[in-house]
Amino acid sequence: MTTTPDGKEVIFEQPCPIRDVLDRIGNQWSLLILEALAPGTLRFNALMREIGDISKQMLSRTLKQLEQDGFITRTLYPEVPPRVEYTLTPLGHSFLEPMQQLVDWADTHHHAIVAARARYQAENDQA
Amino acid sequence: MTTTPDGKEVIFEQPCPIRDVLDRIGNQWSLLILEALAPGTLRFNALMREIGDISKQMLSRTLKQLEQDGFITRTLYPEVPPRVEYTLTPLGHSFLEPMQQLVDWADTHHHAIVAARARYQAENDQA
DNA sequence: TGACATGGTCACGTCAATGTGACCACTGAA
DNA sequence: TTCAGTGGTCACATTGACGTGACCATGTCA
Repeated sequence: MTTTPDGKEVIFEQPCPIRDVLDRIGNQWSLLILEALAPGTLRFNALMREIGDISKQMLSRTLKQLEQDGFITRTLYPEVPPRVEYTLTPLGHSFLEPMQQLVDWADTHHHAIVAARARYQAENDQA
Repeated sequence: MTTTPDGKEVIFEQPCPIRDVLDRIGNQWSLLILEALAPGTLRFNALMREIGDISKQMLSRTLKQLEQDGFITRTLYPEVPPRVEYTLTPLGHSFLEPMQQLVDWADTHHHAIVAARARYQAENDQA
């Protein structure tokens, strides 16, 4: 992402698709939001309560990115007070499938990673 | 990661395994290095040439992290000039399997993401 | 004598990601 | 009248990721 001389934002296609995806999903909140939306539609403040320790700012920004990339849709009901609903798109749902494999792998092998770190540290402490 | 009063580094287990994994793999170089090592063992400078635009600094740092987490092993042969070989561990290999699913998903759906961005931008340009 | 290759480390600067708190427009309830 | 809730935005500070270039010890080759 960069800007043209007139100040508009231009989003360039990354050369490598997986980099593109990891850049979005690798951040602190995207995955949490997608998984919170997996069971169904939620409103802004409901998402905040669901996730717990996210600020309005970060929730708003991250939702905008996810909407931009087509993972979720944002629906504004012009009532008073306004109601805004966020829902996973089919693209968003389809993404969660391979992602779930990775989550499962992480759950399964997390102990091995922690053990490796402990071993590494033990080896380098004696020095 | 934080430090104890005596200055030693302590690596805490993340509460959420997938966060832990994404924090490591989400960075710019880890995945590239793992995939470069997938076919077999490589030496430091061979890795640099393979990846192309990585600096010594970042390669060294990232390799150290990956070794720490048990994804790769580092073998030093005390010859002159020294020879250092990096190899995927079974853990590293097993990680690449679910990761490959995600890479495939990214390849398949990348066009949809790019299209969604274009659509989003078009909708917000008229405003 | 000096250049070169190996596998790094160190000091430093930059930039994007993230967090904090204030503010906003609207309206129904107390 | 004032307070709370809804769904945000804005300005600011901090932190960590990342990049650049210098430097190092060793030995071999020219």
